[in-house]
Amino acid sequence: MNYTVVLDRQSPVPLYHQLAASLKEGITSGCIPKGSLLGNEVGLADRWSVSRPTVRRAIEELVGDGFLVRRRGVGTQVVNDEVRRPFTLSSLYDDLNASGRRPTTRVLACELVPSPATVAESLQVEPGSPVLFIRRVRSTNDVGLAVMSNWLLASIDPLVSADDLVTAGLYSLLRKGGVRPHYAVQRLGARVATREEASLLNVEARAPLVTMRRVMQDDTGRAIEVGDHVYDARHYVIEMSVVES
Amino acid sequence: MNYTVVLDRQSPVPLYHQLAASLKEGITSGCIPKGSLLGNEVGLADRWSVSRPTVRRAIEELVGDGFLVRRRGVGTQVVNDEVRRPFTLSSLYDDLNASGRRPTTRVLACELVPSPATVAESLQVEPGSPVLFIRRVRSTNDVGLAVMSNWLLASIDPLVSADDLVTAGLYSLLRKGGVRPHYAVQRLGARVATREEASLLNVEARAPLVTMRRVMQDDTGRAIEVGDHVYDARHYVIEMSVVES
DNA sequence: CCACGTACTTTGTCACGACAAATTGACATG
DNA sequence: CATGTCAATTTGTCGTGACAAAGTACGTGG
Repeated sequence: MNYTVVLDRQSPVPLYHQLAASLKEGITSGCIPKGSLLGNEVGLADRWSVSRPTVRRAIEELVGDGFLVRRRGVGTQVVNDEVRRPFTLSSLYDDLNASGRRPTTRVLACELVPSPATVAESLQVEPGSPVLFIRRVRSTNDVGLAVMSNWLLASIDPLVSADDLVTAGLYSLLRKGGVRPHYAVQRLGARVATREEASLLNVEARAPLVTMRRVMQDDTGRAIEVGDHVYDARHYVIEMSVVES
Repeated sequence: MNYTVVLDRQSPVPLYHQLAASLKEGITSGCIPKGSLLGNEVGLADRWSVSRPTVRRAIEELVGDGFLVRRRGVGTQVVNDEVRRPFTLSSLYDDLNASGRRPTTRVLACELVPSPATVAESLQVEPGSPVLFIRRVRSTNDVGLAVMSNWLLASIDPLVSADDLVTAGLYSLLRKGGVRPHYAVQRLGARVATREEASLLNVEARAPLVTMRRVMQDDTGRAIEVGDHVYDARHYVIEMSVVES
């Protein structure tokens, strides 16, 4: 990437913020092409005569704002242009159906596994205790769109089978079984695809993905599901803002 | 603050995250009282045998999650319990009216000032160029609730007077003048009150405040206002989550 | 041609240190 | 009693450095 950044060390604006603003401007103006990789952190720090923590702080801001994605071992990449989806709890399956596209689902996993620590924390279960793990690829019109991993309370296992998941959305199955997804806290971001994900989504290596990690509660307030979804960023984005009602 | 933190350096969970989780547990369990000050960063780092950046990273997480507020020169404080307000664009004035309380407004400033750099950036005007600066204290039932600072495009100046602001909300005045607030990006957080704010809000020194910084656009997509509001945290919180529609 | 292993690349984490900026407390003065 | 000043306190910023973890590229063997 060839992009000139001018930093004013006399400015009261922190260096990391100037750097973030400059990169943002470069991205939005097109000087830094969408999809391109920035240099690595050490190289950028040398190039702009700042420290690596300063570069990281600037990049962190832009990652948080959705302009960049980064992946250990791969690098930092400019996010491709986005298409918008409102910030709601509607399921991807239902949204696709509603818009006339034919979502298809390939189930990669549907089994009890020992609970990873972060999942255990979110579901309020003992680390290592069994949880239901589901991993699916969703496509529309034969184009890969999302890879979705979900961990659910073990008690939900009897309600869900791999066959069911091919033809119905997860929340529909939960509701049929009497579980009422009601309230979620979601964390949105982005990163580049792993090889596996790239293969599953039929995107090129290092394509940026929109990521969404969610903890769903049922209507009693109990956490029932941790979702970790990645979406092909060319076709997917979630917008967090608010319009005058 | 006397609170024992146990960190496992063999754990794959990063130290900063263990620390954040432990502090969070201490806060939610009541072992670390609401409103209390944590020790300073250097002291905490010594106490827990980690580095100051590690402590800062943990605190940053908890600040982001709304458990802590921090202020340079003051310290890091546990946020008091919260009351909830949905994440909408309704004005505080209208909300209070709707709930039967009598909001009163004291106008501290309503004048053109040179634009601070961050405001200029948000409003897309030259730094230093004049913007309309408004600062008010809002109370309800004679209890201080909010201190609100707003910077608006200079072109809005003729639409708003100090007298108007005493009896009407800002957005009502804008609408009367033909400006249509439509879309905002908001950033929510918390910190402790400055002496001035504490005095204005009639809260004790170092009381935690909910902070909201907002950039409002009109219906043409142009940024028209930067808002910087602080609310007495005992009476105010904004919830960012989503409920099944 | 595919799978596996290794080396390299890049980000993530952690540590140490220094200095600046904002706030408060203490004290002096009018 | 109010105000101003200064020192102390605490967070914010920036720098340097090292090592771990995740991912990729490449080479080799089957």
